[in-house]
Formats: sequence, structure tokens, C-alpha cells
Amino acid sequence: MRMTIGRLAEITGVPASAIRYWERHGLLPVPEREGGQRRYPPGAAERITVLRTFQQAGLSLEEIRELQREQPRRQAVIRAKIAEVRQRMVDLDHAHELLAHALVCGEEDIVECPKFRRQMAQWQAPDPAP
Amino acid sequence: MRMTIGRLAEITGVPASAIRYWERHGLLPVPEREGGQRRYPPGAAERITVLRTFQQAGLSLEEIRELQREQPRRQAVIRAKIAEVRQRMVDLDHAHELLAHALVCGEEDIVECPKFRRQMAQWQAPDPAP
DNA sequence: TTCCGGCTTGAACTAAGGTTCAAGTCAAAC
DNA sequence: GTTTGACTTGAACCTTAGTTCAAGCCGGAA
Repeated sequence: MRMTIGRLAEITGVPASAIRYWERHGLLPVPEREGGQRRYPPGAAERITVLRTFQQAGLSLEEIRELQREQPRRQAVIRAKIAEVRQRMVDLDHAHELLAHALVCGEEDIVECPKFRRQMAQWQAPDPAP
Repeated sequence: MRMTIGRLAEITGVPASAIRYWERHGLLPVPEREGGQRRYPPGAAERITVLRTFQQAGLSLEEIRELQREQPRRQAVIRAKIAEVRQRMVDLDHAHELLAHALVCGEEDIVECPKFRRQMAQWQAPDPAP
């Protein structure tokens, strides 16, 4: 069941070169060897998939490495990451709204569209007076 | 009302060096000059803020430049971007769920947590049989 | 007139996240 | 016993998105 890096790359879709890179940079445990070659236990693929999920969400490798810290410090790191992820969701939502309008907007230059500008102004002002 | 690059940088929060970079790379129109110096019209700040919003949503400068294309081609580009943004939202949501669980998970190594693995498996399988 | 702050340029540098390459090892097949 | 295919390494290279730097120009104040 223990697989080579090539097989692992194949089933995860992450290139072998990237897997070695992640290992060198402390994101993956150093695997056992057979005749000099890396051999991965079952479950290695899932680990890689989890890392990739975090990465696709915009976390840097450094941030992902921080998530694998010792318990006490970890809580704080995770809480901070959750806040960042929420902010990214807001950013994405804004971009989505702009794009959705751009699709139906007749303006020659979409960035000049007055609706865009009003929207941006609203987002800029966090609390619109109580 | 026409402002210098320094003032523009100040009010948008985007460094002057980045504004010049964006201009060189075709994301911003070349502004007029006064005594060799760039002078920006009112509205330049909003344009920059729109670009930054797209960038914060994870669009590359190249992708943002594509959005400023001529009308016919633009529709297709925008539709593709919307699809990408939606996918990024899904990715973010996954990461958010993982992080939320990580906060309460007792596992020494969060990536080894069985709940994580079940979750990943579910996301991997798009349609869970009809 | 000289000095200063803010601007100008091109070129070099940085950082992240890899990829590519050359040269070599290993095991299994032929 | 040699060839093949997949692996190994370190080093060099790549892209994106800028930043930093040196050298110089310009307009206004002292």
C-alpha cells in the first residue's frame, strides 16, 4: 500500500516537484525510504488534499505551516486565520457583485460606471451613520 | 483638484510605486503631466479602489486587465471570472469549515483528524449517487 | 541662489511558490 | 548484463507583483 511520489502525485493532482517542495519547506513529514525513494503510507493523499484546500482558500504555505503548531499556540493562529478567511469572503462577495453588474452594464469602460462608484463608496464607509 | 501620485497613494492606500507599476502594465490609463509629474483627475482614486477590490478577490493583474477589453470579448471574460470567483467561494467555505472544526478538535495533528478526512472525501466526490 | 521635498526614470532586487535540468541511483525487465 | 523507467539531488530558472535604489529634474521658500 505504500506508494511512490509519482503515484501520490497522480492521485492527488499535485506534481511530484511540488510535493518535494512542500516537504523541504516543512509542510509534509519526511517519509520513509525504500532504496533511496520516498514511500508514502495510506493517508498521505488526504493530508495533501487538506493542504491544497487551505492553499486554494488563499492561505500561504507559511500560514498553513503555522496551523500545524503545538496545541496552545494553535488556537490563536486558527482564530486569526478564520478572521482572515471571513474577510476574504467579503472581498470575494464584493468582486462578485461588481462582476455581476459588469455583465449587464452598458458602459464602455466598466470601471467608470457610476453604479460601481456608488457601490465602492458604500463599502469604503463601514458604518453609514446610526 | 488634479492630484499628484503621492496624494493619490495616500488616499487610496496603494503605494505610489504600485500605482506606477499598474500604469506600466496597462491597468491604469497614462495620466497627464505637469512639469513632468503625473496629475490625476478626480475619480482616479475610485478606479484604483475598484482594481484593488478585484485584486483582493484573487484576480491576477492579467485577469483584471482582461476585464477592460472591448465589449464583445468582455462578456465571455466576465462570465469566466464569475465562475472562478464562485469556485473560490466554495474553496473558502471548505477552508472555513476545516478551520472551525480545528478550533474545537482535540487531535494532536489536526490534519490527521478523521472528521477532516471524511469531509475531504465528501468534497472530492461531487455527486453522491442519485 | 541655494536648498528642499516631491516627483521622475531605469535597473536591480525581493519573496513566494514552484518548475526544469543535469547527473546520478536503483530495481526490474529483457 | 544492459536497458528502461521512475526515482534521487542540488542548482538554476521562472512568474507575479511589486519595492528599492541611484541619479536627476522641478517649483517654491529662505
